Formats: sequence, C-alpha cells, structure tokens
Amino acid sequence: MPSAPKAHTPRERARIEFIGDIKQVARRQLAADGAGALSLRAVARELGLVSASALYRYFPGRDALLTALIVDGYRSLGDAAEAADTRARQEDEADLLGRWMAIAHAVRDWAVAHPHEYALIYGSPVPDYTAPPDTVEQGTRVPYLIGGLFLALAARGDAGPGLAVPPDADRSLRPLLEQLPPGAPAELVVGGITAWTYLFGAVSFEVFGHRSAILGEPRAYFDHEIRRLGSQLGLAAQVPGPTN
Amino acid sequence: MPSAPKAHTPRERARIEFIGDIKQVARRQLAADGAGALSLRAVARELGLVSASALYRYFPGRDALLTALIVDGYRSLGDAAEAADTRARQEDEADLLGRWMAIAHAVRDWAVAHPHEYALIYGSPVPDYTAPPDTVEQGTRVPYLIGGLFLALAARGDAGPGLAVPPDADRSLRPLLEQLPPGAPAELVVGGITAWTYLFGAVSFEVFGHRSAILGEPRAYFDHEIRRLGSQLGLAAQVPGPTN
DNA sequence: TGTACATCAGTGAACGCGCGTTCACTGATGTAC
DNA sequence: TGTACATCAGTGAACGCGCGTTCACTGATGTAC
Repeated sequence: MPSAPKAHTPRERARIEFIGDIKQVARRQLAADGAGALSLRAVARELGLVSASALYRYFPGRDALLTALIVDGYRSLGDAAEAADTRARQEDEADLLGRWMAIAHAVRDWAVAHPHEYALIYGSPVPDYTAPPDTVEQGTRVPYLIGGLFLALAARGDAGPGLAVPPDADRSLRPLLEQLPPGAPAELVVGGITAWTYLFGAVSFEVFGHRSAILGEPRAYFDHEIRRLGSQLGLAAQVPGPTN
Repeated sequence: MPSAPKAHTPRERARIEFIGDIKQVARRQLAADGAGALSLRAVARELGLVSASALYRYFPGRDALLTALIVDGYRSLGDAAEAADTRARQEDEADLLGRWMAIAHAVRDWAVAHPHEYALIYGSPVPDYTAPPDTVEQGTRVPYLIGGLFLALAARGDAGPGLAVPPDADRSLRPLLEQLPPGAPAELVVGGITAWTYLFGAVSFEVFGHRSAILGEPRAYFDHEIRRLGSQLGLAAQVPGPTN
C-alpha cells in the first residue's frame, strides 16, 4: 500500500490514540460541568496522569484542546448530515423534500445525542475565542448541503412560491452570492437561508429546553414542522416522472 | 396616596438603588468576560467595595445574582416586545402582519443592543442551574404575544394556508393546548410555534455570529425574512374593511 | 547483535492567580420613649 | 430635644479550593552505526 495515509510507528499510533482519549474525556467533562468549564487538571486526573503538565505534550494549551473539540463537533455533525443525504439520494435523487427531511433529522438526532457538543458549536460564543479556519470549513458543511437542495431546485427552473426579494434584502445577500455559482436566483437563496435558520432554531430550542413545557413528542413535532417548511419553500414540488 | 407601592425610607431607597448598581456592573462584566464568568469579587472591586463579602447584604450568593440578571433580561425583552406591539396596535389593531413585524424587530433590536444578556437567556443553558418560576413567567411574554396574533387570526375564522396537522404532531401539542383557551385550531398553534421558533433562530444566528460571513445588512435581511414568514403563516390576510 | 546516542512521555515542584463563602467585628444610621 | 438602644452596611481576616502554565528532571523507547 504505497498511498497509505502515512506509515505510523507504534509510538505515533499510541500518540494518536491518546489524543483521542484526551478529547473523549474532555467531552465527557464538558457534558458534566458545562461549556467553558473545561479544566486541563481535571482531564489529566481522569486520565490517570499524575501531573497535568503531561498534557502539554499533546496540546499547547487549554484553548487548543477546546478548539479541537469544536472542530470535531462540526466534523461529526457534518458527517452525520452528509451520510443522511447520501442515503436519501440513493433512494431518490430527485426527491428534494425527502433529502431535506433526512438532513434535518440527522442534525436533530446528532444534537439530541450530543447536547453539550451542540451547545459548544451553536450556543453562546465563548468570549475571547476566535474560530480558526478549520472550524469554518467544517461548519459550512450543513448549510452547503441545504444549499445544494435549492440549487437543484434552481436547475429545474422552479423558482419556488414566487415571492419577490426586495432590493435592500437582495443587496444584503451580496457576500453570500459572491461565494456561489453566478446566476443563483435570490429567491432560492433566501429559501436556503430560511431552511438553515429554521432548522437550527428548532433544534436549539429543543436542546436548550425552551420547548420542553410545550411539546410532548419533540421528534414527531419536529418531523411535521420541518416537512411543512420544506413544502412551503418549494422542495415538495416533484419533478414530473416516476412517482413511487 | 394610600396605594403607593410602599413608603420607602431613605435607607430603603439607597438599598434599592445599590442593588441596581450591582446588577448593572455585573451585566457589564458579563459582557466583557462572557457568560458563566460572573465573579462576585470582581463586581465588588468595580463597585469600590473593600470587601466582597459586603455583597452578601444584597444577594445570598452568586447564583442569586445570576438569577436576578436572567429574570431582568427576560423582563427587559418582554417590555420591549410588548411596547412595540402596543404601539402597532394603536396604529392598526387588525394589521396582524404589522404587529408581527413590530414584535420581531423589537426582539431583534433588543438582542443586538444587549447581546450578552441575550446569550444569557437564549444561549447554552448554564449547567446545574434550574430556572425559578419568575424566569418562566417573564420568559413566556414574547411567545404569548405571538400567540395573541394567531388567536386573533383564529377569531376571524381564518385557518391559515390550510395544511393539515397530522395526528402525532397534534398529539405532541397537548401540553401546550392544555394551557390555551379550548378550541384553538391546531393549524394556527403550529403557526405560532413556527413564528416563535424562526424569530429566535434568526436572532440567535445573527447575535452569535453565524451569519456575519454571509449577510451584509442584517437588519434589512431580517425585515424581509420575517415579513415573508409572517405572510406565509397567514398574518397578511387583511380583514376586509378600511384599507389605508 | 550490540553499543552510544537522541528522542520522547511523563513527573513533580513551583509561580502566581482568582474564586465563593463564613464569621466576628466596627461604626454609622435610624427608632422609641 | 435628648438619650438609650436596635438595626444595618461594610470591613478584614481566614478557610479551602481549583486553575493554567513553566521548568528542570528521570527513565523508557526508539535509531544509527
């Protein structure tokens, strides 16, 4: 195997594994004591290390460990969402509503399963902490997937329910439009942002407990609201063809 | 004046004023150092107190001060939203879209002006912290206002765009329906929850920085998205009558 | 296969810091007669 | 109007705690010849 990721000596393997252990313990403590309360000494203790300074062999400091957790969180969420979309696409590539539902549920399932990691990436920003480029790259994956659905809609020539985008709103989209293939219809870009915003709004409300006094079966309700939104944004408009 | 709130001795007045000072300083520090970093000693220092223990004359502990800040936050936000709706209602009580826009902008304006207080109440929940009843009462005010719009819609006999609510989603609404006047149409209750969810989703994204790389003029975009949502939820359906 | 050396993981002490909370106390401000 | 007492605000010391990070070090594991 000439193109293996790299030959790992036993020492390198042990090192990589231990970095994984460190992050896992850190994640557990984050869950127990809340974001912002990440303590290197506590992590070292739980790992059985006699001295906390040993961690400096693996991370240059507390912030670096925190960053690694954040990037991992985005990556893990991105993986889950992409896998869900890939599965849905294999079933019916043209069923944009189905793909939207798959992505949305994947995001929610992940958030419910990892509430503290979710809080870390979508909760209050940590003060004095600026996200490195890695974070941005991983954080873009889910919105990118959602954008893909609306670009597919645009490719069909379907412009959605047909609400016009007023000039000033259109102007404020410029930073985004510059990152997109030219000619993307503003109406559908708005649709994508709306879907993205609503998805994380609903998940945040559930994960942060703002809905617990109101909804009995969050998953069932989420399924409904997200399907309803997808339909209203035009994703349900099936291309005429094989319906099953 | 027999029914004055209470006769305040000078000492009482000074006490109330000083409690206000404490909270104001605490809010400033929260803004500077981030949520969760509230320190009694730092607050005492900034107030010019020689010893931090003096604060225990005013709050039984750190958690009590934090709670006061949270309740104040909800109250302040609730005040802003209610004032906006009252103003809009005086202009045109029947213009539900106008009232929705007024409430939404009030929430966003408040959040943009007080980002750290916003993070305190709508960001990641503080661990090991359970909200006292006061919090709930104040926190319900904005959703209650939004609910009022949809109840008004229901009173008109207008059931909105007419998407049926499937049985399991309907079932999961039971905890909420028990707190509402009986006979509220599920379709409109869903509309209210959708509006509420989207509003705070959009504001959270903006305040927490998830949109900064994408939108140039957040306020203009917000105006558009929120108007669009309100229309789609049926709030734009004007009652036939005086149009001006 | 064996030796000399370099690399690396982890230790342990120390620096300097900040924190919430308690407690007995001083001294000023108010109240009752 | 004046005196005796109670209430209250703020002090200052102390307890016990945890934290991130540095540094010189020991001893094991790998590498080169």
